[in-house]
Amino acid sequence: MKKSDRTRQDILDATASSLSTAGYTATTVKSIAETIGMQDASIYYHFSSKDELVGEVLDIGTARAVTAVDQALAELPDAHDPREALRVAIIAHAEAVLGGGDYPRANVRTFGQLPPDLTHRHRQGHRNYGQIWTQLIDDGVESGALRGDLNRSVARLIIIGALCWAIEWFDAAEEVSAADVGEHVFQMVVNGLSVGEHESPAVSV
Amino acid sequence: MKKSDRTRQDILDATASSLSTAGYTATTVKSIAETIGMQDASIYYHFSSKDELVGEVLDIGTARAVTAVDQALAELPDAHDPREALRVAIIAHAEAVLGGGDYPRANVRTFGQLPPDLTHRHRQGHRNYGQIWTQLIDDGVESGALRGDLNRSVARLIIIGALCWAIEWFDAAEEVSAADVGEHVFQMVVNGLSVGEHESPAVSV
DNA sequence: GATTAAATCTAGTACACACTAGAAAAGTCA
DNA sequence: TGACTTTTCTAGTGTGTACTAGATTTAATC
Repeated sequence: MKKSDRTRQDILDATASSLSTAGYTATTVKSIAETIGMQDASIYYHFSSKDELVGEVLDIGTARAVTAVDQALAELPDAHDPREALRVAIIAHAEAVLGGGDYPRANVRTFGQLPPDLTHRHRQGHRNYGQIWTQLIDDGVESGALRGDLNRSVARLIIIGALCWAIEWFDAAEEVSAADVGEHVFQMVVNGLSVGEHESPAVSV
Repeated sequence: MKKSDRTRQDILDATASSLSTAGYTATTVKSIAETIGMQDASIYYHFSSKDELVGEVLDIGTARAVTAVDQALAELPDAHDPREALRVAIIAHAEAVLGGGDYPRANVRTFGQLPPDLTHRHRQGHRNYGQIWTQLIDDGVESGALRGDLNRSVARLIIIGALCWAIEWFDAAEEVSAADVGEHVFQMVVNGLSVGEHESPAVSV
């Protein structure tokens, strides 16, 4: 039972890596097999289809992102500014998707490239993830820290969108880190670009 | 010379429509031909390859988005707040990509799904487009209206990203319009979500 | 060491895809 | 109408894909 588990993990890792860089279509069963030094047919001993394999990778990716954000929020002091919670969550997301492993990256990267079945499965995971953000924004508005005159659902999607799209241009080799991107999103979306009474901006890259 | 031009246009339109909803891979030469009631082979009388056809659609999409933003900016009064320029540009972009025709939508939607050659061509167009936004932000910072402590390039990419990702969730059937989305992005990114001294927020959906 | 089970391979199928060659049809204009 | 050009079609090729069947090897167990 040992060998199988390890090979299975290798297949998942190779798939996540390929999805995150090459996308869904260019990730072929053959290319996955080649990466780990197998024949393509051998993959089917471990997974019944390409889409089952891809689906499992996506599920892992969602789970990791959720865990990263949950964990960051759990480390906050009991009494905290709702804005700080938003900041922590944004940075955790940025680090998970941009700096983290291949799984969350695969998740975001292949969004919009998947066949209908997988899109559906994917969307369900995203819906759960969205719940976390809805809660954060609701808390902020209800405590009076955040404006209540904007559509909260739209606001949530804009924040997540800014973060997700970053995967298209973010380059780990550049001097801007994943956390920097998160900090920028927070500064813009919460404090705004407009010149005003912002207490000591935290970033200046 | 008439018939050919018209058929050519039909092919381009069908391709833009398919790209904007189904994506690059699912947009096959055969499906395009079927949409306009032709045989797939006939497409090759008008275009030498699928990618040449797709490339032309993408070029048109970029051009339309650029035109929309340029035009909106041109209609501003001579002396205007740089923030207002940003607002007008953001809303014009949102309307072009979300509410506009299939071409700009195809452009954004297929980003990240294209084969290397097309990606390269695509990126060049996006670079030119980015120039407009760089200018807008530079103007704002230099006039003192926008904060100068953030990385301007990152700020630009975050704004464009929030707008581009909206295509993944925006639904024209819902009560939130494309312009509403633009207004939300502006409000968040320029004024910020934080409660403060914002003069009469313009949107409340 | 023999027997069984697990894991991988070889060799193939069927299908969808972009694309080609040349015949047929449709349109143009004297 | 007839000669010519433009446009479309029929019929195919070659390639890459996911996936299958059955033989073969590797590992585990008694």
